[in-house]
Amino acid sequence: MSEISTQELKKAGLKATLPRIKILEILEQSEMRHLSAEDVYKALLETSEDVGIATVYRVLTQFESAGLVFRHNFEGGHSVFELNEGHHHDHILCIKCGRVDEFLDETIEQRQKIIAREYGYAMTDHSLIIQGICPECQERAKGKE
Amino acid sequence: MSEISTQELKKAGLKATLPRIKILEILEQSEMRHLSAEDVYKALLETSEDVGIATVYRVLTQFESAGLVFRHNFEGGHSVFELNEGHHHDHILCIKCGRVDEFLDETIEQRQKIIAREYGYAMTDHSLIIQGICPECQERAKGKE
DNA sequence: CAGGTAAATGAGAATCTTTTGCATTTCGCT
DNA sequence: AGCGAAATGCAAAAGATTCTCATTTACCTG
Repeated sequence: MSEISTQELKKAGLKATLPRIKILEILEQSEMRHLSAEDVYKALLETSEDVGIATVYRVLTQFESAGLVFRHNFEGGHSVFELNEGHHHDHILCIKCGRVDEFLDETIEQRQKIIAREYGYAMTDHSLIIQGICPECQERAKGKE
Repeated sequence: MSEISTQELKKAGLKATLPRIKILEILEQSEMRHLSAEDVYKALLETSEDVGIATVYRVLTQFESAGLVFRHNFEGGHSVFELNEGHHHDHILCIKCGRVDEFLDETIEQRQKIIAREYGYAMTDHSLIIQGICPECQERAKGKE
């Protein structure tokens, strides 16, 4: 069953070691799309795999270099990782409950390219995060007042 | 000369203490618009003020709450602070040299509001950072190859 | 303008996240 | 099966930020 993951790792140019296979599977099987290193580590403990947190960080960083995952720097000084499934998107996140939604807006994508060009930059990446209060949390707040 | 800063602090609802006055002046007088807590601390040391790093963090956080400064979470796990001069803008930053430019694009601003509404979020904030290589660093790279 | 009080500060310890050093283990290949 | 390079685990380190608590300061009152 770890055959598929093994293939993916080899294809990405990484040795198929046990920690890497496990971590990749966790990323693929988690119902959360955005996992912190700590999240991955906890999930590993639950599978009773004996993997150190240092390895989790190392592997996630390698995955990022290999293009398997994206690393996002959300607020609060810690990174979250997300499987690269080919389609770029931006994030809209709730400041109350932490919920994360994804969106893609071609107009904004285009404008960014134009802006980078205007300033003479060779754009390599961009990150757009809209913060707000999600529908559920708005309801909840209304109930209280 | 610290009269003006004192006024600003009072107006923001903060006691006009020496550390706060000094830090506000540093933010106003620095030629860099984006300062990390460490930057502010170093600048304080140079004015031979005896202010601890803990106070720098406390004061900057208060300034943020009071709306005097913005806190941005750039890559690499540390925050930078920037005086709130009334006009919102986004950032474009060079991944080679760390240079930061600012821009404001109405089209993007509008689209963000629309997207937040589509997803049912009450937008409270947003941050857009374009990363790339600035003109100077592109030149430098060309020279080398 | 002295005096009291709550708020603010300094110093260092504590915390949190992430990285590093190094001895040991594992992978991939022969 | 066996070798060498690459990967791992552990613990220690590092960097950023927050907290604790005794001491000091700003501001209000008399």
